[in-house]
Amino acid sequence: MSHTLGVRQAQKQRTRQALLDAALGLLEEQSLSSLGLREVTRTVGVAPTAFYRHFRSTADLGVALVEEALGSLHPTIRTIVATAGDDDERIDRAVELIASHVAAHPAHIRFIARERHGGVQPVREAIRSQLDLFADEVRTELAKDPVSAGWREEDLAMLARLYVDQMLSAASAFLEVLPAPAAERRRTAEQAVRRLRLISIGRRHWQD
Amino acid sequence: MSHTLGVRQAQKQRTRQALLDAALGLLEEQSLSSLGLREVTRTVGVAPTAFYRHFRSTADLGVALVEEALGSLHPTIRTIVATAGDDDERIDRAVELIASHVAAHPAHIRFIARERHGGVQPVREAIRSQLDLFADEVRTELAKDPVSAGWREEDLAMLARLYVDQMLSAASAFLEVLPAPAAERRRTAEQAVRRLRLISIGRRHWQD
DNA sequence: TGTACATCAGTGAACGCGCGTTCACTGATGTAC
DNA sequence: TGTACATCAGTGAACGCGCGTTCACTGATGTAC
Repeated sequence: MSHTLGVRQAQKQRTRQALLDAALGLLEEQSLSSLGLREVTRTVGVAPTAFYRHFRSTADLGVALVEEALGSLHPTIRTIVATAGDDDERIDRAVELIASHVAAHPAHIRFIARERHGGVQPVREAIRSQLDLFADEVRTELAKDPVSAGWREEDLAMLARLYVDQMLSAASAFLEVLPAPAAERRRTAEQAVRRLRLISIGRRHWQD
Repeated sequence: MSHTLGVRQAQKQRTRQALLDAALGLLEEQSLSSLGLREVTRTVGVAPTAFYRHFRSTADLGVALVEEALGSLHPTIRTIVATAGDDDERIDRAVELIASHVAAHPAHIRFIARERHGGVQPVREAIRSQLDLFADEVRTELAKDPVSAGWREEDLAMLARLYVDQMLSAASAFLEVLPAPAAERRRTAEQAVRRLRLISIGRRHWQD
């Protein structure tokens, strides 16, 4: 039997989620460092003071948004890297997966891209630590691949980070063409594919 | 004979530069979308209203900062790409050049990294158009290189963008370790070198 | 060179406004017996 | 099941403050003659 939350707890969680959703929406047009607590509560329709029942500050809310945006992505990333098939097939699938994730969660991706180098330190650190986790997971998968047999640790780590950066870069590129016609979105996908191909070629000849 | 500005014009330019410098300093700790016009004038020591003699808004000032940060970098970029020597020598020199530029102008680089995906549209667009120019200049240099002989236009463009992105990524990585001991800064440089090597290997085998 | 007028960078007072935070509160939900 | 008390998510008034923008101004610099 699943643990049922009390009515009070459930309502609290709903309000908290509404605050997160409202903030994410407002952050499409501005940075976290200029997001006002009153803006958020006004959007949700609660009193400004209600904010403090859930978050200490907008920076605190930002850290929660990082968790929401990236926390559930770890299995997806593993799948992208570990998927079977030859290089070109894997790359095509990876790019498709990225494109569909961006289409499904544009605001989350925009938030991460924006705040990765943004003006709020705890949020930058939260993003960095999630990306470090991604890189580590990718590294683990790459290590299993025969292509990387005999690689030095730091070369594996470099390649893993490069892949993580490329995924984020591709996601951000998709974001910019989200409203564009399908033809232009396809061009963006092709560019991402080409990049990953070049990297994968470099990978295969790394030990030459 | 050089054209000498009148006293009035010269003083106006000095105030304008002081506003830009003050803003750049304040932007080390926050994003442009939260920068206040009064903060800037207070730092410079002029009346808030003086701001309007130079800029319409902080967004307008931001666009001027983009020009200041990237406008003078075009020859440097060309040099990095066009420099002689074998691949490894060129990569080492490029990474050294990036490291020293970041050390000389950290606030400018931080501003670009932060506002590239930041909350102020005209500034994002100004950065994007400068980076597009860089990519085009790099593409022109790459086209001259025998290694790229017979490449398709879009493959050349892809490689050029990849290089520009890597330069910015390396610059941003140096920024994060600026206060760190020399050993860690060297590790950052080595990681950038490794990445560029892998890309250059992929480039040499692209047509296989 | 001197004079009379025009320009305009920077001033300072004033405005209405929304901000973050505090506080004591209310009333529905939870708990102990 | 019923009662008495505790908890605590959300309220609403109040605060002092800094914000962006307007306006008429001043006085040094520039220009025409």
